[in-house]
Amino acid sequence: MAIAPAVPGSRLRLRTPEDYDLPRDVCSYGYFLLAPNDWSPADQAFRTTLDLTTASAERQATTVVVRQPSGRGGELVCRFDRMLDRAQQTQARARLTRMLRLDESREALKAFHRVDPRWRRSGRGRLFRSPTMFEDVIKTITSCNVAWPNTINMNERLCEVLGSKSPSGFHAFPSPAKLARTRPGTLRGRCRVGYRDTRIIAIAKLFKQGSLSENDIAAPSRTSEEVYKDLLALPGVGPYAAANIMQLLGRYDRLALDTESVRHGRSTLGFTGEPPQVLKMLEAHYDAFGAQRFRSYWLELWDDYEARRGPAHTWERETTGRTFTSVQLRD
DNA sequence: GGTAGACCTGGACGC
DNA sequence: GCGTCCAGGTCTACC
Repeated sequence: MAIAPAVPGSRLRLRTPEDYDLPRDVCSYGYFLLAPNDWSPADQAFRTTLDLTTASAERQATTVVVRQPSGRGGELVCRFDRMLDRAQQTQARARLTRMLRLDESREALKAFHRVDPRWRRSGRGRLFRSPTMFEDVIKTITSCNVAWPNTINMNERLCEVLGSKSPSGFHAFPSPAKLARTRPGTLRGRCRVGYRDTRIIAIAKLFKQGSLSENDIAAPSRTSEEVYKDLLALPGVGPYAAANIMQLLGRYDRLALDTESVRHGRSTLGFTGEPPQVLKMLEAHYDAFGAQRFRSYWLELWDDYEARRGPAHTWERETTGRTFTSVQLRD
């Protein structure tokens, strides 16, 4: 990909935790391969497009390229394709911090590595996510009941059809307001989301109205059980999706188990039996990792993908990025 | 509480 | 090129 923005604009510097490693920490969860995100293996740089609001309440899409010139622990240099005002700079910092998990300190990771020392040497533990909870929820819904290449297609189309365009010509992920006023037929016909159309619109309306927000649903005072129950009540969100959204919110005490998990249980852990039995074995197996169980499970699975396909920071979105899952490997 | 079938897309496969 | 089958998680109706 052409990673550099075609149009010059603002430049921001972001401080990182002392062990932060951009290639390792971006290429740690499949969403780094979903539009509007892109990773350049050649440049070891991350590009995305954000929808930011100016001080005068105007929405503008801007494409940003993030690099870590001095390597692990060094600051991130973010080049945008338009000049950002102060309000936009504040939003951009907050959104990049969320995506890249810059707010997860080295001490927080050490707590995980004490529970599961297998990842201490590599330093793994930060899992990439979206700039907003809304985008994480919609991306999770587009990953349900489909093969991974179809999830890639849905996110590309959502951005191309409904996302604002940056000066460089890339599209941001559509906002809750935009999706809330989109007709089901448009989502189904042009974005190819199928029966997810009305569920996506219903969730967009909840975010737009403010009746669903990350601050409220995931407040630190709330128990994981409370968060899980609230997520399960959302249209299109079942046990898998709710557990996955929880890990994206930074709560790792539930396993998001799907057919990939069953394959992993059989092929790597040697479990046998029908899927329900294998799922029970997986729950029992990862019980030992307590509040960190999802991360232990996920890094094991990710490690397996990388053993087969090479380090994720070498994957091209259009080739390995489409075919790294077990179902693709099996085929 | 457990189970069966519909939902929808895209890819594989057979003809 | 066309038709059929299948995988994938959620939801609803039914027992």
